[in-house]
Amino acid sequence: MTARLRFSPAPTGYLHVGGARTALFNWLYARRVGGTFVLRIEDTDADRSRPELVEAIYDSLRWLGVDWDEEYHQSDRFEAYREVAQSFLDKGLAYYCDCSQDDVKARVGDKGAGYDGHCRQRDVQPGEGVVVRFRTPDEGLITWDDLIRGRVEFDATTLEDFIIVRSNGVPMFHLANAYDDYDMGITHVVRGEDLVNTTPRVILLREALGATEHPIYAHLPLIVNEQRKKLSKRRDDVAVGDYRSRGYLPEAMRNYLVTLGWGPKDDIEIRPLVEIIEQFDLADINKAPAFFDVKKLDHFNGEYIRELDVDEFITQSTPYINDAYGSIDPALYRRLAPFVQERVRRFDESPRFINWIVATPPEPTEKDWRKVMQKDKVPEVLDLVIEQIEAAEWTPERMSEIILGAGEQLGVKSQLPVRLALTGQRSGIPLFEPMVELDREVVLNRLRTARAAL
RNA sequence: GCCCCCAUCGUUCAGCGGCCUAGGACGCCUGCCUUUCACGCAGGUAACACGGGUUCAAAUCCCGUUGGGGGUGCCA
Repeated sequence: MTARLRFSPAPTGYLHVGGARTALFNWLYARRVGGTFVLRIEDTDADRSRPELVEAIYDSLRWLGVDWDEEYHQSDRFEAYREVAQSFLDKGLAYYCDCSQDDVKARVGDKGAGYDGHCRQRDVQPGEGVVVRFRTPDEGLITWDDLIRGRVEFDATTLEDFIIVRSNGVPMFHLANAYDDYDMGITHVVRGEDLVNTTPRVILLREALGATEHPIYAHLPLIVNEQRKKLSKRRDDVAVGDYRSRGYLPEAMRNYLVTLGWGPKDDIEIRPLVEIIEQFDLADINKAPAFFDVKKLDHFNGEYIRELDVDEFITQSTPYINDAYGSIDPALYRRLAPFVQERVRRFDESPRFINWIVATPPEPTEKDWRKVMQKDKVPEVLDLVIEQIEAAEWTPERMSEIILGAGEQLGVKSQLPVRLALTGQRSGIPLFEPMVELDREVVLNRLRTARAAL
Protein backbone atom coordinates (compact mmCIF):
# COMPACT_ATOMS: atom_id res chain seq x y z
CA MET A 1 0.00 0.00 0.00
CA THR A 2 1.35 3.38 -0.84
CA ALA A 3 1.66 5.91 1.92
CA ARG A 4 -0.75 8.82 2.01
CA LEU A 5 0.03 11.85 4.12
CA ARG A 6 -1.73 15.12 4.54
CA PHE A 7 -1.26 18.61 5.82
CA SER A 8 -4.52 20.06 7.02
CA PRO A 9 -4.31 23.69 8.02
CA ALA A 10 -7.24 25.76 9.19
CA PRO A 11 -7.25 29.02 7.24
CA THR A 12 -7.61 31.14 10.36
CA GLY A 13 -4.26 32.84 10.00
CA TYR A 14 -1.14 32.98 7.90
CA LEU A 15 1.04 29.94 7.71
CA HIS A 16 3.53 30.19 10.51
CA VAL A 17 6.81 28.42 10.94
CA GLY A 18 5.29 25.70 13.11
CA GLY A 19 2.70 24.83 10.50
CA ALA A 20 5.33 25.09 7.81
CA ARG A 21 7.47 22.54 9.57
CA THR A 22 4.51 20.20 10.00
CA ALA A 23 3.75 20.50 6.31
CA LEU A 24 7.39 19.97 5.48
CA PHE A 25 7.76 16.84 7.57
CA ASN A 26 4.65 15.32 6.04
CA TRP A 27 5.85 16.22 2.58
CA LEU A 28 9.40 15.03 3.17
CA TYR A 29 8.20 11.67 4.31
CA ALA A 30 5.73 11.33 1.47
CA ARG A 31 8.47 12.12 -1.00
CA ARG A 32 10.90 9.85 0.72
CA VAL A 33 8.67 6.80 0.48
CA GLY A 34 7.13 7.71 -2.85
CA GLY A 35 3.74 8.33 -1.28
CA THR A 36 1.03 10.87 -1.87
CA PHE A 37 0.86 14.24 -0.21
CA VAL A 38 -2.58 15.71 0.29
CA LEU A 39 -3.43 19.29 1.15
CA ARG A 40 -6.69 19.53 3.01
CA ILE A 41 -8.08 22.87 4.01
CA GLU A 42 -9.98 22.49 7.26
CA ASP A 43 -12.40 25.34 6.97
CA THR A 44 -15.38 24.01 8.85
CA ASP A 45 -15.53 27.07 11.06
CA ALA A 46 -16.94 29.66 8.71
CA ASP A 47 -16.67 32.39 11.32
CA ARG A 48 -12.94 32.10 11.62
CA SER A 49 -11.89 30.86 8.23
CA ARG A 50 -11.02 33.42 5.61
CA PRO A 51 -10.73 32.53 1.93
CA GLU A 52 -7.90 34.95 1.26
CA LEU A 53 -5.88 33.13 3.88
CA VAL A 54 -6.17 29.97 1.84
CA GLU A 55 -4.34 31.80 -0.93
CA ALA A 56 -1.71 32.91 1.52
CA ILE A 57 -1.20 29.34 2.65
CA TYR A 58 -0.77 28.19 -0.94
CA ASP A 59 1.79 30.92 -1.49
CA SER A 60 3.85 30.06 1.53
CA LEU A 61 3.77 26.36 0.77
CA ARG A 62 4.77 26.88 -2.83
CA TRP A 63 7.50 29.25 -1.79
CA LEU A 64 8.94 26.54 0.42
CA GLY A 65 8.78 24.11 -2.45
CA VAL A 66 6.15 21.96 -0.79
CA ASP A 67 3.87 20.75 -3.57
CA TRP A 68 0.76 18.67 -3.13
CA ASP A 69 -0.74 15.87 -5.17
CA GLU A 70 -4.35 16.24 -4.12
CA GLU A 71 -6.36 19.02 -2.58
CA TYR A 72 -9.62 19.09 -0.65
CA HIS A 73 -11.66 21.66 1.17
CA GLN A 74 -13.82 20.53 4.02
CA SER A 75 -16.36 23.19 3.25
CA ASP A 76 -17.13 21.20 0.09
CA ARG A 77 -17.82 18.08 2.07
CA PHE A 78 -20.33 19.12 4.71
CA GLU A 79 -22.96 16.82 3.25
CA ALA A 80 -20.82 13.77 3.86
CA TYR A 81 -20.15 14.81 7.44
CA ARG A 82 -23.84 15.31 8.09
CA GLU A 83 -24.59 11.87 6.72
CA VAL A 84 -21.98 10.39 9.01
CA ALA A 85 -23.48 12.20 11.97
CA GLN A 86 -26.94 10.98 11.02
CA SER A 87 -25.75 7.40 10.77
CA PHE A 88 -24.18 7.71 14.23
CA LEU A 89 -27.49 9.03 15.49
CA ASP A 90 -29.34 6.14 13.87
CA LYS A 91 -27.03 3.59 15.42
CA GLY A 92 -27.21 5.18 18.84
CA LEU A 93 -23.55 6.14 18.74
CA ALA A 94 -24.48 9.78 19.07
CA TYR A 95 -27.37 11.73 20.52
CA TYR A 96 -28.94 15.16 20.52
CA CYS A 97 -28.25 17.50 23.38
CA ASP A 98 -29.91 20.80 24.19
CA CYS A 99 -27.76 21.81 27.14
CA SER A 100 -26.39 25.29 26.86
CA GLN A 101 -22.81 25.93 27.89
CA ASP A 102 -24.13 27.66 30.98
CA ASP A 103 -26.25 24.64 31.89
CA VAL A 104 -23.24 22.39 31.70
CA LYS A 105 -21.10 24.76 33.66
CA ALA A 106 -23.75 25.05 36.33
CA ARG A 107 -23.84 21.29 36.78
CA VAL A 108 -20.18 20.36 36.60
CA GLY A 109 -18.50 23.58 37.73
CA ASP A 110 -15.89 25.72 36.07
CA LYS A 111 -13.06 23.26 36.13
CA GLY A 112 -15.05 20.10 35.85
CA ALA A 113 -14.54 17.24 33.44
CA GLY A 114 -16.40 18.87 30.59
CA TYR A 115 -19.79 17.53 29.66
CA ASP A 116 -21.54 15.19 32.08
CA GLY A 117 -23.67 13.08 29.74
CA HIS A 118 -26.88 14.75 30.91
CA CYS A 119 -28.79 14.22 27.66
CA ARG A 120 -27.69 10.67 26.96
CA GLN A 121 -31.10 9.20 27.84
CA ARG A 122 -33.27 12.27 27.50
CA ASP A 123 -34.32 11.62 23.94
CA VAL A 124 -33.87 15.24 22.91
CA GLN A 125 -35.22 16.03 19.46
CA PRO A 126 -33.35 18.08 16.87
CA GLY A 127 -34.14 21.77 16.86
CA GLU A 128 -32.95 25.21 17.82
CA GLY A 129 -29.85 25.23 20.00
CA VAL A 130 -29.45 21.48 19.77
CA VAL A 131 -26.08 19.87 19.12
CA VAL A 132 -25.08 16.30 18.35
CA ARG A 133 -22.78 14.63 20.83
CA PHE A 134 -20.74 11.51 20.36
CA ARG A 135 -21.26 8.87 23.02
CA THR A 136 -17.84 8.00 24.41
CA PRO A 137 -17.21 4.69 26.17
CA ASP A 138 -17.55 4.66 29.95
CA GLU A 139 -14.52 2.52 30.46
CA GLY A 140 -11.56 1.03 28.73
CA LEU A 141 -8.33 2.25 27.34
CA ILE A 142 -7.70 3.99 24.06
CA THR A 143 -4.16 3.44 22.89
CA TRP A 144 -1.93 3.82 19.91
CA ASP A 145 1.74 3.48 19.10
CA ASP A 146 2.99 6.90 18.25
CA LEU A 147 5.96 6.90 15.93
CA ILE A 148 7.57 9.66 17.95
CA ARG A 149 6.12 9.25 21.42
CA GLY A 150 5.89 5.49 21.70
CA ARG A 151 2.83 3.92 23.27
CA VAL A 152 0.21 6.44 24.32
CA GLU A 153 -2.75 5.50 26.51
CA PHE A 154 -5.85 7.38 27.45
CA ASP A 155 -8.39 6.26 29.98
CA ALA A 156 -11.85 6.44 28.40
CA THR A 157 -13.30 7.80 31.63
CA THR A 158 -11.44 11.03 31.03
CA LEU A 159 -13.25 11.52 27.75
CA GLU A 160 -16.44 13.52 27.69
CA ASP A 161 -19.24 13.13 25.16
CA PHE A 162 -17.94 15.71 22.73
CA ILE A 163 -19.87 17.65 20.15
CA ILE A 164 -19.68 16.50 16.55
CA VAL A 165 -22.32 18.79 15.04
CA ARG A 166 -22.88 22.34 16.20
CA SER A 167 -26.33 23.72 16.85
CA ASN A 168 -26.13 25.54 13.51
CA GLY A 169 -25.75 22.21 11.78
CA VAL A 170 -22.10 22.62 10.94
CA PRO A 171 -19.90 19.62 11.69
CA MET A 172 -17.04 20.03 14.13
CA PHE A 173 -13.42 19.49 13.31
CA HIS A 174 -13.06 16.10 15.01
CA LEU A 175 -15.79 14.60 12.92
CA ALA A 176 -14.61 16.11 9.67
CA ASN A 177 -11.03 15.30 10.41
CA ALA A 178 -11.67 11.69 11.40
CA TYR A 179 -13.99 11.05 8.50
CA ASP A 180 -11.66 12.62 5.96
CA ASP A 181 -8.61 10.73 7.12
CA TYR A 182 -10.68 7.58 6.89
CA ASP A 183 -12.30 8.43 3.59
CA MET A 184 -9.09 9.61 1.99
CA GLY A 185 -7.16 6.59 3.13
CA ILE A 186 -4.58 8.55 5.06
CA THR A 187 -1.92 6.17 6.32
CA HIS A 188 0.27 8.50 8.37
CA VAL A 189 -0.95 11.36 10.49
CA VAL A 190 1.89 13.73 11.29
CA ARG A 191 0.82 16.76 13.30
CA GLY A 192 1.71 18.94 16.22
CA GLU A 193 1.86 17.66 19.73
CA ASP A 194 -0.87 20.07 20.70
CA LEU A 195 -3.24 17.59 19.10
CA VAL A 196 -2.34 14.44 21.03
CA ASN A 197 -5.27 14.86 23.35
CA THR A 198 -7.70 14.84 20.47
CA THR A 199 -6.36 11.60 19.06
CA PRO A 200 -8.49 9.33 21.28
CA ARG A 201 -11.61 11.06 19.99
CA VAL A 202 -10.51 10.59 16.43
CA ILE A 203 -9.80 6.92 17.05
CA LEU A 204 -13.23 6.47 18.60
CA LEU A 205 -14.85 8.20 15.66
CA ARG A 206 -12.97 6.01 13.21
CA GLU A 207 -14.12 2.91 15.00
CA ALA A 208 -17.68 4.18 14.84
CA LEU A 209 -17.14 4.63 11.14
CA GLY A 210 -16.23 0.98 10.92
CA ALA A 211 -12.50 1.43 10.51
CA THR A 212 -10.60 -1.63 11.58
CA GLU A 213 -7.21 -0.04 11.15
CA HIS A 214 -5.86 3.31 12.13
CA PRO A 215 -3.19 5.43 10.55
CA ILE A 216 0.25 5.59 12.03
CA TYR A 217 0.35 8.64 14.25
CA ALA A 218 3.39 10.82 14.74
CA HIS A 219 3.03 13.79 17.06
CA LEU A 220 5.69 16.39 16.43
CA PRO A 221 7.30 18.35 19.24
CA LEU A 222 6.18 21.95 19.28
CA ILE A 223 8.26 24.86 18.10
CA VAL A 224 8.52 27.36 20.93
CA ASN A 225 9.57 30.94 21.47
CA GLU A 226 12.27 32.18 23.83
CA GLN A 227 9.84 31.88 26.71
CA ARG A 228 9.46 28.21 25.80
CA LYS A 229 5.83 28.70 24.92
CA LYS A 230 4.07 27.40 21.86
CA LEU A 231 4.44 29.86 19.02
CA SER A 232 1.49 32.14 18.71
CA LYS A 233 0.61 34.08 15.63
CA ARG A 234 -0.34 37.04 17.70
CA ARG A 235 2.57 37.23 20.08
CA ASP A 236 5.39 35.89 17.97
CA ASP A 237 6.78 37.07 14.73
CA VAL A 238 6.46 33.86 12.83
CA ALA A 239 4.52 34.15 9.59
CA VAL A 240 6.40 32.41 6.81
CA GLY A 241 5.44 35.23 4.47
CA ASP A 242 7.25 37.73 6.68
CA TYR A 243 10.48 35.81 6.48
CA ARG A 244 10.06 35.69 2.77
CA SER A 245 9.68 39.44 2.50
CA ARG A 246 12.59 40.08 4.81
CA GLY A 247 14.84 38.36 2.36
CA TYR A 248 15.20 34.77 3.40
CA LEU A 249 15.74 32.13 0.79
CA PRO A 250 13.20 29.31 0.78
CA GLU A 251 15.98 26.75 0.60
CA ALA A 252 17.49 28.16 3.77
CA MET A 253 14.20 28.29 5.60
CA ARG A 254 13.36 24.77 4.57
CA ASN A 255 16.77 23.50 5.52
CA TYR A 256 16.65 25.22 8.88
CA LEU A 257 13.13 24.06 9.68
CA VAL A 258 14.12 20.50 9.09
CA THR A 259 16.81 20.70 11.77
CA LEU A 260 14.20 21.49 14.40
CA GLY A 261 13.37 18.17 15.95
CA TRP A 262 15.41 16.17 13.52
CA GLY A 263 18.99 15.96 12.37
CA PRO A 264 20.87 14.06 9.71
CA LYS A 265 22.88 11.09 10.97
CA ASP A 266 26.16 12.44 9.66
CA ASP A 267 25.81 15.82 11.37
CA ILE A 268 25.93 17.79 8.14
CA GLU A 269 23.12 20.25 8.60
CA ILE A 270 23.30 22.45 5.54
CA ARG A 271 22.74 20.28 2.51
CA PRO A 272 20.68 19.82 -0.64
CA LEU A 273 17.06 18.86 -0.37
CA VAL A 274 17.53 15.55 -2.18
CA GLU A 275 19.92 14.42 0.52
CA ILE A 276 17.51 15.45 3.22
CA ILE A 277 14.73 13.49 1.58
CA GLU A 278 17.02 10.49 1.38
CA GLN A 279 17.83 10.59 5.06
CA PHE A 280 14.59 11.80 6.55
CA ASP A 281 12.59 9.47 8.74
CA LEU A 282 9.67 10.20 11.04
CA ALA A 283 10.93 7.67 13.55
CA ASP A 284 14.08 9.75 14.12
CA ILE A 285 12.26 12.85 15.24
CA ASN A 286 12.77 13.72 18.88
CA LYS A 287 10.25 14.51 21.54
CA ALA A 288 11.43 17.72 23.12
CA PRO A 289 10.19 21.10 21.94
CA ALA A 290 12.59 23.20 19.88
CA PHE A 291 13.27 26.91 19.98
CA PHE A 292 13.09 28.78 16.70
CA ASP A 293 16.48 30.46 16.62
CA VAL A 294 16.58 33.27 14.08
CA LYS A 295 20.33 33.65 14.53
CA LYS A 296 20.90 30.18 13.26
CA LEU A 297 18.41 30.71 10.46
CA ASP A 298 20.42 33.78 9.49
CA HIS A 299 23.55 31.72 9.33
CA PHE A 300 21.88 29.17 7.10
CA ASN A 301 20.55 31.94 4.92
CA GLY A 302 23.95 33.58 4.63
CA GLU A 303 25.43 30.31 3.48
CA TYR A 304 22.78 29.92 0.84
CA ILE A 305 23.15 33.50 -0.34
CA ARG A 306 26.87 33.09 -0.82
CA GLU A 307 26.27 30.00 -2.92
CA LEU A 308 24.10 31.95 -5.36
CA ASP A 309 25.35 33.01 -8.83
CA VAL A 310 26.03 36.73 -8.86
CA ASP A 311 23.23 37.15 -11.37
CA GLU A 312 20.81 35.42 -9.09
CA PHE A 313 22.00 37.47 -6.18
CA ILE A 314 21.45 40.62 -8.17
CA THR A 315 17.91 39.78 -9.19
CA GLN A 316 16.99 38.74 -5.67
CA SER A 317 18.52 41.73 -3.93
CA THR A 318 17.62 44.44 -6.42
CA PRO A 319 14.08 44.91 -5.11
CA TYR A 320 15.48 45.75 -1.70
CA ILE A 321 17.96 48.16 -3.22
CA ASN A 322 15.30 49.87 -5.28
CA ASP A 323 13.03 49.97 -2.32
CA ALA A 324 15.64 51.87 -0.35
CA TYR A 325 17.05 54.18 -2.99
CA GLY A 326 14.60 54.25 -5.82
CA SER A 327 15.78 52.75 -9.03
CA ILE A 328 19.57 52.74 -9.25
CA ASP A 329 21.79 52.15 -12.28
CA PRO A 330 21.81 48.38 -12.87
CA ALA A 331 25.31 48.50 -14.29
CA LEU A 332 26.53 50.20 -11.15
CA TYR A 333 24.83 47.68 -8.94
CA ARG A 334 26.26 44.86 -10.97
CA ARG A 335 29.74 46.15 -10.14
CA LEU A 336 28.93 46.50 -6.45
CA ALA A 337 26.82 43.41 -5.89
CA PRO A 338 29.63 40.85 -5.54
CA PHE A 339 30.96 42.80 -2.57
CA VAL A 340 27.54 42.91 -1.01
CA GLN A 341 26.82 39.23 -1.58
CA GLU A 342 29.78 38.20 0.55
CA ARG A 343 28.54 40.17 3.48
CA VAL A 344 24.78 39.85 3.84
CA ARG A 345 22.83 37.17 5.61
CA ARG A 346 19.51 38.47 4.39
CA PHE A 347 18.66 40.37 1.23
CA ASP A 348 17.16 43.21 3.20
CA GLU A 349 20.62 43.94 4.57
CA SER A 350 21.90 44.76 1.09
CA PRO A 351 21.05 48.48 0.84
CA ARG A 352 23.10 49.39 3.87
CA PHE A 353 26.35 48.37 2.20
CA ILE A 354 26.04 50.74 -0.73
CA ASN A 355 24.48 53.70 1.04
CA TRP A 356 27.66 55.74 0.68
CA ILE A 357 27.76 55.17 -3.04
CA VAL A 358 24.18 55.83 -4.02
CA ALA A 359 23.09 58.13 -1.22
CA THR A 360 24.44 60.32 1.49
CA PRO A 361 26.54 58.35 3.94
CA PRO A 362 25.34 58.24 7.53
CA GLU A 363 26.93 60.51 10.15
CA PRO A 364 29.65 58.56 11.93
CA THR A 365 28.74 57.61 15.46
CA GLU A 366 30.56 59.44 18.16
CA LYS A 367 32.22 56.27 19.29
CA ASP A 368 33.44 55.40 15.81
CA TRP A 369 34.74 58.90 15.33
CA ARG A 370 36.67 58.78 18.54
CA LYS A 371 38.16 55.38 17.90
CA VAL A 372 39.21 56.15 14.37
CA MET A 373 39.81 59.86 14.03
CA GLN A 374 41.48 60.63 17.30
CA LYS A 375 44.40 58.41 16.49
CA ASP A 376 47.89 59.58 15.82
CA LYS A 377 48.67 61.21 12.44
CA VAL A 378 45.09 61.15 11.18
CA PRO A 379 45.18 64.82 10.05
CA GLU A 380 48.40 64.17 8.19
CA VAL A 381 46.96 61.10 6.50
CA LEU A 382 43.89 62.99 5.37
CA ASP A 383 45.93 65.95 4.13
CA LEU A 384 48.19 63.72 2.15
CA VAL A 385 45.34 61.76 0.63
CA ILE A 386 43.42 64.91 -0.28
CA GLU A 387 46.43 66.44 -1.88
CA GLN A 388 47.27 63.44 -4.01
CA ILE A 389 43.72 62.62 -4.94
CA GLU A 390 43.08 66.03 -6.43
CA ALA A 391 44.93 65.19 -9.60
CA ALA A 392 45.14 61.41 -9.47
CA GLU A 393 44.13 59.03 -12.15
CA TRP A 394 40.62 57.87 -11.15
CA THR A 395 41.22 54.14 -10.79
CA PRO A 396 41.00 51.72 -7.90
CA GLU A 397 44.69 50.96 -8.28
CA ARG A 398 45.64 54.60 -7.84
CA MET A 399 43.28 55.00 -4.90
CA SER A 400 44.90 52.03 -3.24
CA GLU A 401 48.37 53.39 -3.87
CA ILE A 402 47.49 56.80 -2.52
CA ILE A 403 45.58 55.74 0.56
CA LEU A 404 47.78 52.87 1.58
CA GLY A 405 50.86 54.81 0.51
CA ALA A 406 49.96 57.64 2.83
CA GLY A 407 49.83 55.20 5.71
CA GLU A 408 53.17 53.69 4.83
CA GLN A 409 54.78 57.03 4.49
CA LEU A 410 53.52 58.13 7.91
CA GLY A 411 53.92 54.77 9.60
CA VAL A 412 50.25 54.32 10.51
CA LYS A 413 47.25 52.43 9.18
CA SER A 414 45.47 54.79 6.91
CA GLN A 415 42.45 52.99 5.54
CA LEU A 416 40.13 53.42 8.48
CA PRO A 417 40.11 57.22 8.69
CA VAL A 418 39.58 57.50 4.97
CA ARG A 419 36.85 54.90 5.13
CA LEU A 420 35.07 56.70 7.93
CA ALA A 421 35.32 60.00 6.11
CA LEU A 422 33.96 58.49 2.93
CA THR A 423 31.37 56.01 4.18
CA GLY A 424 30.50 57.19 7.66
CA GLN A 425 31.06 53.63 8.87
CA ARG A 426 33.96 51.58 10.08
CA SER A 427 33.02 48.45 8.23
CA GLY A 428 31.62 47.55 4.88
CA ILE A 429 32.48 46.64 1.34
CA PRO A 430 36.01 47.31 0.03
CA LEU A 431 36.95 50.92 -0.45
CA PHE A 432 39.00 51.32 -3.58
CA GLU A 433 36.84 49.81 -6.30
CA PRO A 434 33.58 51.36 -5.15
CA MET A 435 34.97 54.81 -4.40
CA VAL A 436 35.86 55.53 -7.99
CA GLU A 437 32.16 55.22 -8.74
CA LEU A 438 31.87 58.54 -6.95
CA ASP A 439 32.79 61.86 -8.53
CA ARG A 440 36.16 63.19 -7.58
CA GLU A 441 34.56 66.29 -6.10
CA VAL A 442 32.27 64.24 -3.88
CA VAL A 443 35.19 62.25 -2.57
CA LEU A 444 37.25 65.37 -1.95
CA ASN A 445 34.35 67.06 -0.22
CA ARG A 446 33.83 64.22 2.20
CA LEU A 447 37.53 64.08 2.90
CA ARG A 448 37.78 67.81 3.47
CA THR A 449 34.73 67.87 5.68
CA ALA A 450 36.19 65.16 7.86
CA ARG A 451 39.55 66.90 7.94
CA ALA A 452 37.91 70.14 9.00
CA ALA A 453 36.05 68.42 11.81
CA LEU A 454 39.18 67.07 13.45
C1' G B 1 -8.20 21.38 39.39
C1' C B 2 -8.03 17.19 35.86
C1' C B 3 -5.61 14.62 31.56
C1' C B 4 -1.13 14.21 28.60
C1' C B 5 3.92 15.14 27.44
C1' C B 6 9.08 16.71 27.90
C1' A B 7 14.14 17.18 30.37
C1' U B 8 22.36 16.55 27.07
C1' C B 9 26.50 23.09 26.21
C1' G B 10 22.93 29.85 25.96
C1' U B 11 20.40 27.42 21.30
C1' U B 12 19.94 23.06 18.11
C1' C B 13 21.01 18.09 16.60
C1' A B 14 24.05 13.43 18.01
C1' G B 15 24.36 9.68 21.80
C1' C B 16 19.56 4.45 22.05
C1' G B 17 24.22 0.03 28.69
C1' G B 18 30.62 -0.28 28.04
C1' C B 19 33.71 3.12 21.92
C1' C B 20 31.70 9.51 26.49
C1' U B 21 38.01 12.35 29.97
C1' A B 22 29.96 13.38 26.00
C1' G B 23 30.49 14.79 19.51
C1' G B 24 28.70 18.36 15.30
C1' A B 25 26.33 23.12 14.22
C1' C B 26 24.71 28.28 15.65
C1' G B 27 26.14 31.94 19.23
C1' C B 28 30.12 33.89 22.09
C1' C B 29 35.67 34.51 22.83
C1' U B 30 40.98 34.14 20.88
C1' G B 31 44.43 33.90 16.95
C1' C B 32 45.67 33.64 11.59
C1' C B 33 44.38 35.80 6.76
C1' U B 34 43.14 41.13 5.34
C1' U B 35 45.78 48.33 6.21
C1' U B 36 37.77 47.94 7.00
C1' C B 37 34.09 44.50 7.56
C1' A B 38 32.61 39.81 5.95
C1' C B 39 34.26 35.06 4.14
C1' G B 40 37.84 31.33 5.12
C1' C B 41 41.17 28.80 8.49
C1' A B 42 43.08 27.27 13.54
C1' G B 43 41.78 27.16 18.55
C1' G B 44 38.74 28.11 22.97
C1' U B 45 34.12 28.56 26.13
C1' A B 46 30.08 25.70 27.59
C1' A B 47 25.71 20.49 29.08
C1' C B 48 24.02 14.80 30.75
C1' A B 49 18.15 19.08 36.21
C1' C B 50 18.17 16.50 41.18
C1' G B 51 17.60 12.05 44.30
C1' G B 52 17.05 6.99 44.61
C1' G B 53 17.32 2.25 42.41
C1' U B 54 18.64 -1.93 38.48
C1' U B 55 23.58 -3.52 36.57
C1' C B 56 30.22 -5.74 36.76
C1' A B 57 29.05 -1.05 34.01
C1' A B 58 23.96 4.38 33.12
C1' A B 59 23.71 10.51 29.69
C1' U B 60 21.49 5.96 28.08
C1' C B 61 16.76 1.32 31.84
C1' C B 62 13.09 1.95 36.30
C1' C B 63 10.89 5.05 40.28
C1' G B 64 10.38 9.65 42.62
C1' U B 65 11.33 14.98 42.99
C1' U B 66 11.92 19.52 40.67
C1' G B 67 11.39 22.43 36.51
C1' G B 68 9.07 23.39 31.78
C1' G B 69 5.22 22.69 28.20
C1' G B 70 0.52 21.09 25.82
C1' G B 71 -4.68 20.12 26.34
C1' U B 72 -9.02 20.86 29.02
C1' G B 73 -14.32 25.45 23.24
C1' C B 74 -20.88 24.80 19.68
C1' C B 75 -11.56 26.79 17.45
C1' A B 76 -8.48 23.73 14.62
